[in-house]
Amino acid sequence: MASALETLRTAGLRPTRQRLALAELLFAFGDRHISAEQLHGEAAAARVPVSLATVYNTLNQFTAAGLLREVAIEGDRTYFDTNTSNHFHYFVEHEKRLFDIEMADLAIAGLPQPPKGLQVSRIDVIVRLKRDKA
Amino acid sequence: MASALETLRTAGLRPTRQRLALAELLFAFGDRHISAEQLHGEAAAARVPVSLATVYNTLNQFTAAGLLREVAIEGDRTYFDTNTSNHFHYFVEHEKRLFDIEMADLAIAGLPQPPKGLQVSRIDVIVRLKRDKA
DNA sequence: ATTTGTGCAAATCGTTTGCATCTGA
DNA sequence: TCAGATGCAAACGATTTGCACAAAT
Repeated sequence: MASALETLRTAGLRPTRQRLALAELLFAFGDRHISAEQLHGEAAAARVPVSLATVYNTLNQFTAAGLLREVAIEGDRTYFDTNTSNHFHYFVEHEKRLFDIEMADLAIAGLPQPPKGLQVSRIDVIVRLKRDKA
Repeated sequence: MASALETLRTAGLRPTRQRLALAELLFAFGDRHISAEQLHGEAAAARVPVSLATVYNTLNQFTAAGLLREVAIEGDRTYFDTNTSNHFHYFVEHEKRLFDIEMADLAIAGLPQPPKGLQVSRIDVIVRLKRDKA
């Protein structure tokens, strides 16, 4: 795993105090699914004063740079995923919790040819889970 | 296809003027993917004065009653789908346009057993399309 | 008559932006 | 130095809600 500093350099982003701190929080612990609000909270807890606006800006910049990926969950919050490789998600509806499905486990078959002039950019799969009634 | 009136009765919703009109617009033309704003516009065009708040309330009620389904597209707008059966979607990113993938075409294999205490509620698949570079 | 729905405007919530001030190269 | 970054507060757009009025049973 590259250091936060290298990661930022490679992405062409200036390694500022707050970007370094946020990168550290995001990438130090393996795959994470996090919202801006949560990350802002973590930064505060880590005694790194960052404004919420900067957290948003930073998350968007990281996403544009390919360091993060947005996850499409309907509703209010936007989730960012530190795992940018091809993989799918479970979403626990009553907890609003998101976690990975190992890509190897899952395959999609029979996808028709996309319409002329269009190509597949990405496939998002969200398996929504609810409490077992049993 | 049941009449808008029957549909509402079955769903246990009072068939008011505006609910009837909205149901008519939603279900008269086969499968649709529509936002609250759009529906509000159509109602206005059809000379049915409905407030935007009522459109939102109605869409949510219809969804709760199982007449509609929300489609998970990240970002601002929420889309409602009049097709509540199991099916997947294409999303044209640069046009923000949404359309169905015929369910028959697509299969998901190798889905692991969900964690204990949870069951699959629904599977959302969104195939994102972008302009062909060719 | 009672319950439920509607409209409006104000409130909320997540997110973005303008602008003056700082900071890294 | 000086482009680029940050912080704050104000702006924003989609959605929700409180409340007085109207309509359905």
